[in-house]
Amino acid sequence: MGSAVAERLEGRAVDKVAQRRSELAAAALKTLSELGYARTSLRDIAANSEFSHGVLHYYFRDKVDLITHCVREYKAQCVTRYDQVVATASSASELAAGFLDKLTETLVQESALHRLWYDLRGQSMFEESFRADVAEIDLSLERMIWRVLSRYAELAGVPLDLTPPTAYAVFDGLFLQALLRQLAGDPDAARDLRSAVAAVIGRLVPAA
Amino acid sequence: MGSAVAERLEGRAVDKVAQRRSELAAAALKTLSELGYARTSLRDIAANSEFSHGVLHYYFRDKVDLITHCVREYKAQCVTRYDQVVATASSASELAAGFLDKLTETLVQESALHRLWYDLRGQSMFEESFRADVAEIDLSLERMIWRVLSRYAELAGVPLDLTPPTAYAVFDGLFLQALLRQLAGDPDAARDLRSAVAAVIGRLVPAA
DNA sequence: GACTTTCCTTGACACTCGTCCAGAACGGTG
DNA sequence: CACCGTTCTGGACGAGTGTCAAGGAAAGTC
Repeated sequence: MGSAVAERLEGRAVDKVAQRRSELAAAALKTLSELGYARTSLRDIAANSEFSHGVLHYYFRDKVDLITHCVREYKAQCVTRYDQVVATASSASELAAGFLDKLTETLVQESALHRLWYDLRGQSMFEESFRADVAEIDLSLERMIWRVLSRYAELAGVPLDLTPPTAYAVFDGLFLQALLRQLAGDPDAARDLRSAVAAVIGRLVPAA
Repeated sequence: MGSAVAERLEGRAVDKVAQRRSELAAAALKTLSELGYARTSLRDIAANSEFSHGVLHYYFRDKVDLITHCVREYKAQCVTRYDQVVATASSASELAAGFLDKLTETLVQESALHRLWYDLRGQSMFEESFRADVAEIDLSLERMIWRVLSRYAELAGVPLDLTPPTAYAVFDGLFLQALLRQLAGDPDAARDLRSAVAAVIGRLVPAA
């Protein structure tokens, strides 16, 4: 006993493997967000890590497995973005302000990562193998937006007769447009996103 | 005189060239909408035409030139989609109904083409060379939506205090979500798009 | 220190890609 | 028919791809 296999089974060394997988996935995420799905090769990813390209097939079955892993890591870091704001805000306007701050902040600072998400979601329209993972993440993003919005309505003391997919689609559309402008170098992208989202919230939540 | 070069200059035979270019662009559009940008090769495109792969470099400088040409053809067929409805509708509700009909119709019947548009727009976030063309088309789509919405407000006799980019982003977000669901095989995608858009119009246009 | 397992590198493979080109096929003019 | 410019073919090229396997390096065990 005491073999590495046994260690894996009892979950000690397996963490080491998981850590390296995570390390490589981070390099992949970085590369993908810079180059996009269509132009990223496994050698590019390895070049952004401290290993050679062969190691990727040691930790991942194939390219799809790697990218799937990436996308899950992305989700984890993404889906809780506004939870802090939702938990601490004590008024509707405070929640709105915190939400808008985070929204515009991530638009500017993580624009590369966001474009990767939209890229991969687009790929899922063509490639069956991504569809399930993308749909799952999309759903969790929808729920994230819904938590913000329903809490906002609650704080404002008004009912919210909107369906979660609709609310998500609206904000996603606004964010995507702002991202396109941001990446095109438009310096007003964040500012206009802020005012557009504020305006739409004012319309969608009755009498707020 | 009478040479082909002269004919080109006086714009007769040039139409023949333009026609073939258009023919090849149509094959490219078909292929791209089926496979997506990342997985479409020039040989795939040629296979969907009646020519061999070599001819593409006779009529197009390179792949980017071809795809750019494609995208322009797409625009032409796309941007006037609701103009008929706008021109003939004599009441706000009639306009809304006609718009929703066209919207859901194109969602179902041209879903492949729409996903290509979103794919290419996504590529433009990474690839500089697409950016200008994509931005131009996006703007013309924005204007298309704006024509519908401003005419709607006019017929309803209410002011429309919304910015065109915001209105476009909202509807685009809703349509994109519906497209994702449609392509994933959701049979309710069109129905839900219809009701979501109707609901949002009701919110964005005051007292309509 | 020998031995074993784990980890990683290197180079090769079969393949696809965009691009280019020599020349065949075509079509109209003399 | 001979000629010539235009149009198209099919193969070649070099570069780049995902995948894999043989073996070296490192780490751990006795």
